[in-house]
Amino acid sequence: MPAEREVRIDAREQLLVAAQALYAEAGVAATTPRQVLHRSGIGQGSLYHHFPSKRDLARAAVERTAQEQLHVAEAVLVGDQTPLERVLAYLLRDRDALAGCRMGRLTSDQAVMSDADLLEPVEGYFSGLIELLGSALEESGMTGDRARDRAAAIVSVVQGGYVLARATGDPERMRSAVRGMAALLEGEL
Amino acid sequence: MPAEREVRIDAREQLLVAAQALYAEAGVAATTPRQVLHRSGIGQGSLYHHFPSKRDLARAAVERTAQEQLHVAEAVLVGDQTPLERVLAYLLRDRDALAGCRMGRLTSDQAVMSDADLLEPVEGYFSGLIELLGSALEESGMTGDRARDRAAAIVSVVQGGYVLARATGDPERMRSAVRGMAALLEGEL
DNA sequence: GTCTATAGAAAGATAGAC
DNA sequence: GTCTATCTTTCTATAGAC
Repeated sequence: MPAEREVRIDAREQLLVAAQALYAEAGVAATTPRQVLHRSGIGQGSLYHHFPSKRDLARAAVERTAQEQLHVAEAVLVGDQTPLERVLAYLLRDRDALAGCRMGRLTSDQAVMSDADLLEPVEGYFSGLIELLGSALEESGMTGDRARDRAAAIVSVVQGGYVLARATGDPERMRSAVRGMAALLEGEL
Repeated sequence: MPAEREVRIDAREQLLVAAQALYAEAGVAATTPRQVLHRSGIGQGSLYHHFPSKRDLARAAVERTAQEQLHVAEAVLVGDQTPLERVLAYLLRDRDALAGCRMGRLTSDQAVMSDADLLEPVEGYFSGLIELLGSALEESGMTGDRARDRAAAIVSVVQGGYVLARATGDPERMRSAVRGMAALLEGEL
């Protein structure tokens, strides 16, 4: 096993990490290859050596973020607590509301919405999330249809909470929304 | 009263209407002055005659869209039906889910989020919306705190519904989310 | 007030040395 | 594989005729 593999974090990796961070801050369309290069400290030509185009870099970065974020959700939603506890834990989780959702914001990103390959991981993330929540709700005795609608509502409240918080500049708006949803769910379950 | 005022829809108006439509489709940052000119059929120089910069055009267009959209919400939320009927009418309203929300999408728009003057009408729209919903819920006998949280949750479900629909390419996701929310509210009220 | 033409900066992408 | 230098296109904005 060659030593270089151990010592050096390759340029490709650094480019991906920089791109993921910039996409979270500004979105895909608004992030220029120059910004990715500057943040990663890598030179111009190297980006185009590893990724044929800006689009290819975006695909790799978005796919990775989607997987990472879904794993975070799984960690909260799969476990040995009661279904209601897990659902409420997801809903009331601490979030950087003013930063916005890494995945949700991509649905108003031109670069993502006009490219099926970029949209696919976004769809996978949200379908997976609803699936996880729906399963938890079914475990608690809810029928399939009801569970699906409640799951979609829960994911939506979180996504909309980001919108409200960013629109008003007030993270408390997000907390207010999820608190309202949590109260409604506790009344039902 | 000069006849020209009646006959001609001035260039300024045409530019604003074109900008509003393009912002709804692609957002502010992603819309170029060229696109606005092309859609409005107006020449280059005229834009900069009426609006000193792209930013000034954006301010005027976003402000107008915010007012229009808030009036639409008022029409549903203020009336002589019962508070629950009005709230449910707002929640279950027919929406072009795949198009996204004209106002909500601006919270992930670089041009808007980096400009306090552009963000202000967005904040006004969402604050106004929560206020309208909160008042309706208070009318139905809910306390102020509860009403505020429920109102934020309702607005959030709609905003998140747009995100879900666009992420999955399926308008039914939005309907599922608002149906879930409507069921929870009906259980409580 | 409206137009055509174009300036100046920044974007995405490529060339070619090392 | 990584770098610097540069090409081409598109962007925002301005100039100046009508």
